[in-house]
Amino acid sequence: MEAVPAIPGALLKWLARPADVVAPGLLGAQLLRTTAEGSVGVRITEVEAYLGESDPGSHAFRGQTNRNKAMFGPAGHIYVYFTYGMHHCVNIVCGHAGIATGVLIRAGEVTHGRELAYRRRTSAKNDTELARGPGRLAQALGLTLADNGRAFASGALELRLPATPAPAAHVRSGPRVGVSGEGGTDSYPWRFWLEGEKTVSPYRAAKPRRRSDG
DNA sequence: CGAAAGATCTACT
DNA sequence: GTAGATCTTTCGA
Repeated sequence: MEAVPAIPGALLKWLARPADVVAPGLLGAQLLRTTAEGSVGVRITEVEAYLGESDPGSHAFRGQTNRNKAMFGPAGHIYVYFTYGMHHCVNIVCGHAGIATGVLIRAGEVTHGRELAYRRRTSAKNDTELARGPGRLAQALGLTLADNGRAFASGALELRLPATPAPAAHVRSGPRVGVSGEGGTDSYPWRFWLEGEKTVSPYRAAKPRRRSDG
């Protein structure tokens, strides 16, 4: 019986802060996912912070539900949710148990296991499209609802922080993508990305969707 | 039970 | 670059 490795203490401590503080530090970090199929790793280029129950853009805004309970857990885990009937999105849970703060990983550059990533992302025409966007990134890494609540505790899922933080001049911030009705929070720059990266998803203002009969 | 969902794909200009 | 269709889960009533 193998012992389950604990979440590295330094990483846990680093993550146990509000998401808007953690988020810019995740730029340039490596996220690695290993399954029986192999390993895929991405270098994170774009993130968004979600600040918890007081944040109207957060899934946690209306309190804890069965879906978002992973966000209410301790730092060092991922919160994976399914949306639009097709896509998975990955968040890194920050803060402390009971505080629903986390960072949505919006985009990255595939740096390891490119071949496997292409097999999972059959529609990708080039390396840039492998993990450009939160749904694509989750698919490239092979993360699904089955991985909701998974810890950075074993070789199956690892987070490696950059040796040196991204230089401030290289980090940009702005309003979040696809979050409508933010009210007074729309002026908060809770989206962070690395300037000049091809893998950063293009900004799209939140638009009301019409049903197909309309 | 009905409506909405942290987006992506494909087709067309 | 822009526009429209898409699917299943999840939540609240």
